[in-house]
Parts: sequence; structure tokens; C-alpha cells
Amino acid sequence: MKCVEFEKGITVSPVKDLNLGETLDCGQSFRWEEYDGGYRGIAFDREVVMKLDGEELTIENATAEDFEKIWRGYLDLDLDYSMIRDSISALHPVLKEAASYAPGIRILRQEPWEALCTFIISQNNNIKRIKGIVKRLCEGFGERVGSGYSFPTAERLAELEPEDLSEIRAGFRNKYIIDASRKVADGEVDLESCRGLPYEDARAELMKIKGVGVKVADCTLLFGLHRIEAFPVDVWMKRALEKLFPGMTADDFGEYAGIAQQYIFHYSRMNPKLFE
DNA sequence: GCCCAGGTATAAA
DNA sequence: TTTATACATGGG
Repeated sequence: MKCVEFEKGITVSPVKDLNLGETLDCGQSFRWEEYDGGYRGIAFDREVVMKLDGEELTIENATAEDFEKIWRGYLDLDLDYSMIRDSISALHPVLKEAASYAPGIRILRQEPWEALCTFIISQNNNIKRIKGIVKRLCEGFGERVGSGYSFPTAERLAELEPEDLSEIRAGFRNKYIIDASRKVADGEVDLESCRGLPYEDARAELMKIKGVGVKVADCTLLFGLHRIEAFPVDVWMKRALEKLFPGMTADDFGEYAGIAQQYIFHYSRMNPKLFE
């Protein structure tokens, strides 16, 4: 894979098994928006625009150094998704169908705190509204970055009371966001430790936070700490397990369960008729 | 008005 | 241990 700088940013090629829409707007991150034929977003306090033409990825407003330090890992470009799709497809015919439905999905390496916080907001909520709440949270409490705002730090939010978040209209989740920010800011919950802990211990670490149950913990581990063995079970996945994979449990989805899960999540949501 | 949305805390059985 | 209900908000 080659990275070349030009005036506005960088080009990277060849990039395989990537579809920006499928990856950036499939319910794992809530911060990317379509812009000028690509996607614009802010992560790691940088605003970039990503565009994909065939196997050539352009990242505007990024340097070669940024690519090595941030975006290469963010887009998980060193993992062979073609091999993983084959491996997952062999497990079950429906999984093969789901994987081929959106073969350009990759699991992002988001910032752990942002993943935790956005999936706290996700509970009993829908993606459209989650995006709105996250946007208001950034605008209200983040720092100005480019044309938008960074995701607010745990330290910043830890100064606040739940009522101070009323403007983001997250309802009962406000108190959970504040509890999470305080526990992360003062070190009671160590997000980085969750990279290396045995899975159940990592879950337990996150579940010290009020409002964090198994599902939010699993999403944080998958999308924020890149524990791709994580298998978050949401309402869609519950239906899928009942109707499409009867008898199967999370353990049956293998070492790449998180990726399989994301194929199924997207496939199910795009084809609700499957459950009629 | 009702139902649902990438769930969880709490109380009751 | 499992099951039922409230929770804020907004779109369909």
C-alpha cells in the first residue's frame, strides 16, 4: 500500500475491501456526513474528507504522517477483509449472503471514549436521533476543529451535572454520560486496559459505569478498542438469531464475530422483510 | 394517539 | 434466576 502526499492531502492505493458509505455510515460511528462526493468527519481532533475512486483512497487535509499514525489504523487497512469474509461466509449460508451484501464494511478503530459515549447514547434509540444528539454534544462541549467540533473529552464533561446536558436532548441518558465521564476522567474506569484484558474482565471494567450493560460494553470493545471477537446483540441481532440463525449463539460466530455481526446488522436493517 | 429505536436499572415474581 | 416496566425523545 502506497501513500502519496499532494497539495490538499494524501492518496493511498491500493485499498481493497472498502466502501466508505458502508463503513462510515453503518451504525458504528455517528459523526460522518456525505460531502462533495465523499465523507467528511472529525476524529482524533482532525477534520478530513475521504473519497474513494476504485482502489484509490483520497484523504483531504491529512499528511503521510497522519496516515501512519491515525487513518491507517482507523480504517483497519492492515486487516485482510477478503480472507475474513471467506472465513465468515463458510460458517452459514445466510452469513455468506450478508457478507456479500456489503463487502466494503470495515470495523473502525474509533477513540475508545467516543465509542463508549456514543453507544451509551444509542440505548433504546435510533441512529438518526443518535446522530443528532452526538452532534449537539460536540457543538455544545467540544473544541472547534475545521468546520465542526471535536468530540468532548471525558475531563470536560466530568465538570458538568446531568442537567447541564439538557440541550443535547438525550433524556435519561444524560446521567449515564456524566457518570461515564467522571469514572473515565478520574481513572476509576481504564479504557486502555480493556485492550488487553480477558474479554469478560474488559466487559466488567466498562460495566462499572451506570447505563453500561453488556450491549454498550460490547460495542465499545468492538468499535473503540478493536476487540473483533465482540458480538454485540441488539434488537436486530436478536431477530436475526431467532429467524435466520436458529440455534446459533454468539460463540458460534468465530474469532471475527464482530465483523460477522456488523455484516448481519447492516443486512438485516436494509432488508427488514426478512423478518416478516 | 400509538409504536419503535444498535438497552439498562430496578423491582417483583 | 428470570421477567416486567419505566425511562426521554422524535420520526413514522
